[in-house]
Amino acid sequence: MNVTAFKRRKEFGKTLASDIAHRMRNEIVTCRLKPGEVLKFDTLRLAYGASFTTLREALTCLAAEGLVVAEEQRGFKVAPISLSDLIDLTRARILIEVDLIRRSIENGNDDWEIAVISSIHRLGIIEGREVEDYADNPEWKLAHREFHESLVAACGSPTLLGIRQSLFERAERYRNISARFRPRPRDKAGEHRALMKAAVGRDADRACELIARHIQNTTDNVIKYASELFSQN
Amino acid sequence: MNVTAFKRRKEFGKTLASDIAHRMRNEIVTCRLKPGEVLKFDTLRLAYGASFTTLREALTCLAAEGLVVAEEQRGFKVAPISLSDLIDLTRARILIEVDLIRRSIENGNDDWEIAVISSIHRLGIIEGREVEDYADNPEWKLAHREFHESLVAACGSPTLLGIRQSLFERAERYRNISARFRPRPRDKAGEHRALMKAAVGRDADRACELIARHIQNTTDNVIKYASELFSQN
DNA sequence: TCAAGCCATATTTTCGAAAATACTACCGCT
DNA sequence: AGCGGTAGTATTTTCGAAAATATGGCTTGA
Repeated sequence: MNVTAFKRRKEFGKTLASDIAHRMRNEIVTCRLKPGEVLKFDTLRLAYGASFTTLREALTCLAAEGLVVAEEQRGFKVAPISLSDLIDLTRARILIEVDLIRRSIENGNDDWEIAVISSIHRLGIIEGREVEDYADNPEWKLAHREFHESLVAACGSPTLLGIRQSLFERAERYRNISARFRPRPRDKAGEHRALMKAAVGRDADRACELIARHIQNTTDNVIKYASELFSQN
Repeated sequence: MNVTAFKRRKEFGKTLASDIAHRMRNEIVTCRLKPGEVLKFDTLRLAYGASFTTLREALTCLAAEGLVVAEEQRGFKVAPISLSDLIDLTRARILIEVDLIRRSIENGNDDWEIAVISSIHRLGIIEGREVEDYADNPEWKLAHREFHESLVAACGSPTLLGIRQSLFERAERYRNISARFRPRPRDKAGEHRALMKAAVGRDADRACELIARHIQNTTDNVIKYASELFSQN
């Protein structure tokens, strides 16, 4: 059969461009690529081992997600962070997440409930293992992301789910910045459990209230511990 | 000084890729490029006079906006239309537009009010000129778009404004389909005037109510006159 | 007749060079 | 000194060919 080429390592997606986009997205979200940093093609070519065109496609993709900004004829740079961007982002996320969780609770069937419960359980296991700040752990980040995804998974709106995802990623960058500077992790586990209970208990009003507060709390924390890192406007 | 090259006609944006994206966006929204149509590079190269790479970048951009879908290693096609997509889109638009119009009414200053009034006036002039169905007129479409933009312009959320714009464009495709099949145009002018009055009268609740109904009415009309054109799922 | 494997062709994806454009440092002028 | 223009360099953008991958038809064997 067709031995799918292993000349190149393609971890996600089938095309090189989408693979590079994925790797860069990760580096931006974890701030290995710093906010505002200019992305020169010569440098990128060296770092990712791909040609101009391929890199360009990856960057175009990330620009559409808001992780990179393209200034025509003057190249690309990592999207800057700012207090106003964080506030804007937070408000947008609350608007959308609240709507999706309500719809998910309305539509979700047994499988959905099971997925919610099993994803918070996985999160709990990881949290139990690490006595230190678990929020730095990539494994926790993935499980955390999947828990929140499971809550809204039954909403039935592919359009808003896609938007939600890219907003979540933009927000994760701010969370990662704050994680490095805050004295100790906030206790999110309780908030997550309460969310799960409201969801499987089909208490939509309460779930909406909780998710809105959860998102807002996280943002307030970022502002408290990391706002001096932001540019002004 | 720098004589900005006129070798190529670049109507919008400075790069060829963004210009082509703009032209293709227009052709998709007006359904000159039909829903579901496969976009082969050889054909596109002929039609737009650009190379593989440049076209690829334009397509990547449009894919992020949801007007084109990319199937890895199997090329691009114009995003299909369907009843479920229209319903999903409509609900997402109402959620966002309602929030933005409310915030715009809260934040808008005198300049905003003036912009709203002048854009509906322009719309009225165009409608007055044409006795026939004005909704086919590109000039009307532009003015219509700008009126709706002016309503939300003062919301203060760049993120949601960007999202709103791409949803608006996806919806415009459905409006254009329906416009060709419905017996006579619905009277939108009244709805627009009422919206304008609620906005400048700072009656946020009423404006939200009106915009939600306006969007829903438009969708109901599309479904009534053109739903048999959609694919099932 | 049908399914599975394989070759030839069509198509997409990737590359590195060439063209276009922006940036910088320098020079002459007021 | 400060400003405007200019040439040279750095960088991005575009191109068309080459590599990789999918598609469709054909042959073979059951």
